Amino acid sequence: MILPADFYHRPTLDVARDLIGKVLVRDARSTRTAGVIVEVEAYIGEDDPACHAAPGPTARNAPLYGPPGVAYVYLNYGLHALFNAVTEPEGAPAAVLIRALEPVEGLSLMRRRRSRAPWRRGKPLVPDHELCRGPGNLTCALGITLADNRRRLTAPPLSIEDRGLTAGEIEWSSRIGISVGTEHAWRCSARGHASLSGPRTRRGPSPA
DNA sequence: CGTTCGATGCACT
DNA sequence: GTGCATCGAACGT
Repeated sequence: MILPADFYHRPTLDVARDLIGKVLVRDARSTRTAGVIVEVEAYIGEDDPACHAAPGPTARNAPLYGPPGVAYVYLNYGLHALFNAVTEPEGAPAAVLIRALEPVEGLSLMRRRRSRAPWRRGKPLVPDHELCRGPGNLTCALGITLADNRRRLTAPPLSIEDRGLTAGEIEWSSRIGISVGTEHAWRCSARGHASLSGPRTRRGPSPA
């Protein structure tokens, strides 16, 4: 079942927590890619210095002030489209950034898209658990672009579904990749998941 | 193991 | 002109 707009019409931290375990689905013509959301971050209001709404309304951040259940997609570092779901009532600028997915549909297409990135050309194939690890990587894998900005998330070709999956153990931590607003533990993730972004998780047995 | 840095485009000052 | 809600390779220790 596709999440209705009301799902997003709530406090952003609640939406962030509830998005863990939901499925982001990209449906274009004959191609379909999807992944289970395992890592998100909340960006809440003009008082949050890391939120794009911090400077007040501008041309870029307009979707944050709009109705909930809409995509806010912007270009970061000139290279990466980053995907957010707008939350809270209209007029309250806030969103949840999707940072990582566990790929579940269209893995070969994801791998093709990821391999086509300039810095990936001629490199070994991307392992499954890295296909959607990181906010820039998952938009690449799902083919989400700036053209999806302001798109409603309540119908194809871009939507988030509840498939009744159990989210596992949920963990809150500091948001990463930002220089301000790190005092808020507004990053929410499925603990220990292989697709989490950020510093590489320690592999193998820890020394006794 | 850790830190640095280039690629690359656009909104904002 | 400056600074990013990044990525991953290249370096230093």
